[in-house]
Amino acid sequence: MDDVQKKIQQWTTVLPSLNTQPMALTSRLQRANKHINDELNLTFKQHKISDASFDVMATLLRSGPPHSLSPGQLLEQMLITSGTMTTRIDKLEKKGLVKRKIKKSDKRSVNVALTKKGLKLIEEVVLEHVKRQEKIVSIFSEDEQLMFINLLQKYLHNADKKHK
Amino acid sequence: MDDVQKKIQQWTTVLPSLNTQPMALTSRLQRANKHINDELNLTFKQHKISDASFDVMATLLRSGPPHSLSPGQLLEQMLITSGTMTTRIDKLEKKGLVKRKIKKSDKRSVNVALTKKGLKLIEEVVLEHVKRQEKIVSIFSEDEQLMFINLLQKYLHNADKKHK
DNA sequence: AATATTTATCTTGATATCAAGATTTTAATC
DNA sequence: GATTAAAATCTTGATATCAAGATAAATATT
Repeated sequence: MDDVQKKIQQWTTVLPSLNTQPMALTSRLQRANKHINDELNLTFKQHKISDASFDVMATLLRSGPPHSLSPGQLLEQMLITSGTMTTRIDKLEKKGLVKRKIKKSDKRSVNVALTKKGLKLIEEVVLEHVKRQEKIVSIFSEDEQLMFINLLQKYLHNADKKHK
Repeated sequence: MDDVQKKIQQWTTVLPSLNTQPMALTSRLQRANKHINDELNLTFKQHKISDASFDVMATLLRSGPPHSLSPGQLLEQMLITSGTMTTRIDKLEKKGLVKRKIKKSDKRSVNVALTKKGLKLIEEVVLEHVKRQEKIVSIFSEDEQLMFINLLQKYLHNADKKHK
């Protein structure tokens, strides 16, 4: 019996009328998510970066050459506030992994670009990151993976609609 | 096309050799988890408590009368450090929702118990919380819910084994 | 052209968390 | 019984985040 099952049994004892099936799903999703994040963070730790730093650098890498986006463009692809973005860029800049440059065309805005050092690092980390992801999902058969992805897609599609 | 699909396409363009299926799963799991948490937090906000406070109070409630556990026992059921637990209890105590009492049998340890005010509040919030959970999972059919739970269970079971 | 509005980023103050170590009490060993 | 080790909780210092508002530049309106 897993931790979530224990929790559900406690609820059933104390409040038998409670519908615990939703919790069986959401609590396990939270647990699984935390476990996966912990696993993925191992790679980042090995390279002395945070998941936050990885996110920003990976976003720059996959945007293709010249690996340069504005804070606003980075924000679009990340579920964080603008203040957090500023802090993330500050930290990466201090480590020499990205470089800010004010846009000539619009002096309100800046380009955030990977430095050579940053590019080299993120190219390396991304490969290890994907390897670790592969290991994580490898406990599922191909069919299970597709089923899982479908369920998540269905949820996100529905969630998106509500939000817009 | 959802955000994750866009991200995957970018990777495929920049690094065609990358195996993006694991990311299709893990990234969506992260997104879905965040969305669910955001939804659940709406209930907590309405009652001016944090998810952290809810976790502690709900754990005390489902432990049954006298709704009293030590910080260590609370820790067992939560994936946080002892320092964080101290802060959580401090905050709840300041709001008069729980009360610390030093154990007579072991002066190192304390009992953390729901106050009357805390009990009344958490009994109310739990019901709304479950209602919201029901709404969240209601986009899935009964079969889909069971399938989803099975996949998550399989993952957690496997993760547990590795850890021990 | 002057003023108001919008946009892009950054700043500030507050909160939650962690890792590592300090403190106090209990249990184990000599 | 004195000393050492272990256990339970708390403290400290650092980091990451958010919400709300500040700042500066570009655009729209009059």
